[in-house]
Amino acid sequence: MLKHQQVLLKLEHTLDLESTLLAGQCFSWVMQPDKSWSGSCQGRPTTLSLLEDQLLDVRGASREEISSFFTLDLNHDEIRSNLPDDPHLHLSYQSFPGLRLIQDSVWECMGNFICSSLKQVSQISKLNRCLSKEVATSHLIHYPRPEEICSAGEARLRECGLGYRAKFLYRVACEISEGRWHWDNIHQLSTEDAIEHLCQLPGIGPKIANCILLYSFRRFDAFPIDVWMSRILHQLYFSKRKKCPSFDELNTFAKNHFGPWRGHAQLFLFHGFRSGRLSS
DNA sequence: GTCCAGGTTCGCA
DNA sequence: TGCGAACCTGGA
Repeated sequence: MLKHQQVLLKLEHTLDLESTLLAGQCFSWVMQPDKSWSGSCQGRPTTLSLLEDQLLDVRGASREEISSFFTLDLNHDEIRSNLPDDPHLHLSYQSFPGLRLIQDSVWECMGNFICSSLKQVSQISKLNRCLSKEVATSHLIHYPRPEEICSAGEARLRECGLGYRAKFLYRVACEISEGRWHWDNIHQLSTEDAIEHLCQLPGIGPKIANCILLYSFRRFDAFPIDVWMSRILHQLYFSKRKKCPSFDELNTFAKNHFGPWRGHAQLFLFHGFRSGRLSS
């Protein structure tokens, strides 16, 4: 039995584990009866407990992995000063001072969001757990690597309840494991070109591409627009319009209104709205 | 039993 | 180019 390394991390700011881990950025985390959280931190099985307000007990991931996962290097005050003076954003930042943007491992993030279409957060988490348990071949439970998903086959993925998404996840896993597509060059591409590169893969459209870039490539100018984000922007910024503006119009609005940190704004609007703190 | 959900793809006008 | 239907499944 492998003994997990333990790290005690003194945090500079409060960290709201529940909001952060359940905000729809990552899907492997489960709260245990003792209020600790277990899940995958950049591909490594990890358990987290907040001992005090700003003291985090980490078992599994290293200090660097946790810091990167919770983007602890980002200075919220500086980010906020680069965002517009917006009452909705302000309210959400006030309500959730410990909400952090996550940086997950690229493959797990891709897999999760390929599974996300027409699924609720709880259902995506369920698929994540089933794949980790049933498809990964190692005795240690982990999110299956592309080659493991490719050798498992589409039918096996359907048994986990992926439905029509099984075909997409299977095909993307094979493209990657057989070397026909890779993400190494994404770091060199502009966000717009990176979206185009990701959309070459089956089952990945603009929404999922933006999620992957925001939640695993530190592209803070990525701005995923799903049905919730459309509703939120419509209600908060276009409330006089009867009909929701088009995707293109919302995208342009986000770019002009929120600027280069719009991905960060998106997280707070999304979580603020869904938790009932924001409304028009 | 029916409806709907955090999207993408495909076919048709 | 734009729009609507189809795709799986589980839960309300």
